[in-house]
Amino acid sequence: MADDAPRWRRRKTDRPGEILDAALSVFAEKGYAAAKLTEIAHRAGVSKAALYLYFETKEDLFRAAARTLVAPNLTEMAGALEASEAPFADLAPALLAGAAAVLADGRTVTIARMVIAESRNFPDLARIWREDVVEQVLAIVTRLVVRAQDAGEVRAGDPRLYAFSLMGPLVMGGLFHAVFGEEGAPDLEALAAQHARTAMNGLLITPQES
Amino acid sequence: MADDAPRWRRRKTDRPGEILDAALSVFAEKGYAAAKLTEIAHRAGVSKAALYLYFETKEDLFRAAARTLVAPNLTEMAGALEASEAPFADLAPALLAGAAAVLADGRTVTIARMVIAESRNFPDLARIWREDVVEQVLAIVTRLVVRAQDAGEVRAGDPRLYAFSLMGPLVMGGLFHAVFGEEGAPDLEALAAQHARTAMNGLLITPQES
DNA sequence: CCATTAAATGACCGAAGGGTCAGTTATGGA
DNA sequence: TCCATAACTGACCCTTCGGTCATTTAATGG
Repeated sequence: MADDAPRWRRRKTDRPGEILDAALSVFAEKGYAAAKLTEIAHRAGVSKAALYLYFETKEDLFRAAARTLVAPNLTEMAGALEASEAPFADLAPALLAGAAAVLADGRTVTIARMVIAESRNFPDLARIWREDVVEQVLAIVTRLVVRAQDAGEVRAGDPRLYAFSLMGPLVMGGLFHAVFGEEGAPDLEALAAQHARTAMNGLLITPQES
Repeated sequence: MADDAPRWRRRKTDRPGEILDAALSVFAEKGYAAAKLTEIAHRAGVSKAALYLYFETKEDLFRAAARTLVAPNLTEMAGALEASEAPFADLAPALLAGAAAVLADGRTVTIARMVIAESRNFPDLARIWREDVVEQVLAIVTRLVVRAQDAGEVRAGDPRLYAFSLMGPLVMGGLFHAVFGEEGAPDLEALAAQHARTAMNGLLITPQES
């Protein structure tokens, strides 16, 4: 039995990232309470005690992991949208389609669900997620609406409520997938497309058909 | 010390209901894992062991409690809506206003959040909630849309996706309240009213202003 | 009024899991 | 090459909490 391979390596710089990845996946799968430190350690390829070299407590680890998923490239998308000269009638459907694509891959929704689940026990986690993700998205949509109202494209009305009107159906659809699975769940792309038409044209068939 | 008052009473018929109430409030507050049987028993004015006279296990108690909030008078509301002869343009806003009122009191949303939180660990709880609540609501709205389409009031399109378009914003608004609190949260009645207008008339200002 | 029953209790058990620590071993520098 | 350091481990501790059981006591009815 040649055992020249060392039993473990010292990798001070890489460990924290690997541990955070492992923690994130376990937390997302099980929720906070049901996530066991032993399993996190196992997935990170490390002993449970090693976790405590990098993080104070389970709660600390949870916060750190949750922070890693915050708003990767949200601000740049905001800039692109704001810079675009396209009319609202083109921009909004594209925005919804993009949102559907993001929600469809499931990762974001899984995390959102975790935040929803733990928001009572970790209020500042909810605060962070809200400030860094939810309010960002709402702000983007709201500004878009305001601009379109100024340009005379969109009716008068509270622009923030309009943002809920636009995003709500997709949020509901994404949550449906995450919570109830695929059975009976709406196709998110189809939902985005039809809702975009609905939001633009309205549900009622007006005498003057488009 | 006159202790003529007995230390406890035998109240076989009332206990289960009181225990379920207590369980419901604790579960809603803390989530499944963080809810302690001791606290449930305490709130029910009973010892922990007494819980086991009426329920097999914590999980059993959880299911029973969750079942108590299921669709109290949902079917009768469905009947009333279905019976109404009013045009869709009047019915839908009333429906949204009613939904806003239900969501605003917070109780339903709190439980919904608990279901979202625990759906991974208790898949059949999610199933029950979906079948008994979510699908009921969606079915009501969907049938309403279909009828309106048949009457030539509403555009062609997938009626179930239309149901998401109609209810999604309110669901999102209700969740916002439950998860993030009141700060920045939309007023649900205002949201219902404006979204009803939006859904009926459309976001875009058509050349022929209403 | 007492005997019987079963509702209710308090003290206990055992498993699970977060957290700790003395000791082991990889590694970089002298 | 070897020493000092600190990254890492395995075994352990201890609290919490779901669940059980022998015992107590409120009610019922003969």
